Amino acid sequence: MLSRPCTYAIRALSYLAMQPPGKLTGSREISGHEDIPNSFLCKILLDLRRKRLLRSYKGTGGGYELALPPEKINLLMIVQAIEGEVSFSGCILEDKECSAHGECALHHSWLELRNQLVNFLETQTLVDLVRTRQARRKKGPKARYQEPVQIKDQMGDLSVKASA
Amino acid sequence: MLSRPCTYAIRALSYLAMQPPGKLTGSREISGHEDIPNSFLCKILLDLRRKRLLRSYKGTGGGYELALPPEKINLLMIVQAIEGEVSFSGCILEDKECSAHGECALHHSWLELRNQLVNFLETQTLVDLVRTRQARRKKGPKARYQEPVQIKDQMGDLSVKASA
DNA sequence: TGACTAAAGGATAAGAAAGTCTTTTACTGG
DNA sequence: CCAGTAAAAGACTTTCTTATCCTTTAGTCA
Repeated sequence: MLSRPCTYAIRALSYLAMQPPGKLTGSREISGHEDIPNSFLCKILLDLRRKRLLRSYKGTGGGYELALPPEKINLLMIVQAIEGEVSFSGCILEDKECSAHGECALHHSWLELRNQLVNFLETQTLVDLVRTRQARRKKGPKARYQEPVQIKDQMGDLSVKASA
Repeated sequence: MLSRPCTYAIRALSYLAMQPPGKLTGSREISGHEDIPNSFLCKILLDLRRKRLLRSYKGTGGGYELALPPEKINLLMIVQAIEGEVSFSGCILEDKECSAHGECALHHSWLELRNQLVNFLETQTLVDLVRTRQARRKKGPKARYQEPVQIKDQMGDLSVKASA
């Protein structure tokens, strides 16, 4: 239903959302825990950075972190970051958009269904994902706060340095 | 959303559904009208025949016809004939079914959405498609009955002969 | 500065999906 | 039976997606 890169992106981001705030996480840690080929993950993370969903820091102690609080990142943003804006706009029966040359047979019911999907993706945020994952992981202590390893601020437009 | 072969199948079948009952339609006529590569269409038609959605007849005057009345063929049948039974069973986040090892984060809302999709596909039949297509094609006379060119009955299990 | 670390980026490979081509099989009509 | 027609079948090519590899760039730490 969702493409492979897309589910990788969702899983990677929700892994990041589970990390203590301020921590930088390396691609290797993510790919290890989420069982995603590392070099492929790197490209996906790059896309996500370009779409401003995460920030990256090079060099020793570098890594990735969410660019927004988890409750501000919904599934639709992720899907669109990976698949591009075009997703969900087409029609069932033909390649082209069908509104242009008269509606296709299923247009209305399909559109309705599609809107529900988009709405679903828009509603579900990273916190929702994390909540369920952590609840399952054990009935353990939830999101114990942990001393941030580093505090950083954004210095470049895309790539930023990892200095305090 | 639907795979290419799948939309081809839907279009080909709905084209057949628009033909006068009893008429046999060649693959070339279908591929011409529906703008589908002919040799690729043949494979798809073969699948549909194997799944008993249409019948085929070799030799001069041969061709394809629906194996069921159009109102008995819904989109789900077509999709499953092409994609196999497995479609729609997976989970968003992981490849495997997630019910097996504990539900994934989005499982419930996703399942609900999925059911709506399946239900939609189950409800829409070829007549529904044809109705809309014909309404658009002109406001012309609808489904004027036309003398059947040939009457045939099924003689083999899969392939059948085109004799009266 | 030099050794090290980690992301960025590009070139390339592996695999699946989509599409083509050619031969074979089955039937019709004369 | 023979010539013609149309589907069946399978080998093959192309294209796109997914994944890997390797070099470059940017930073840290001693």
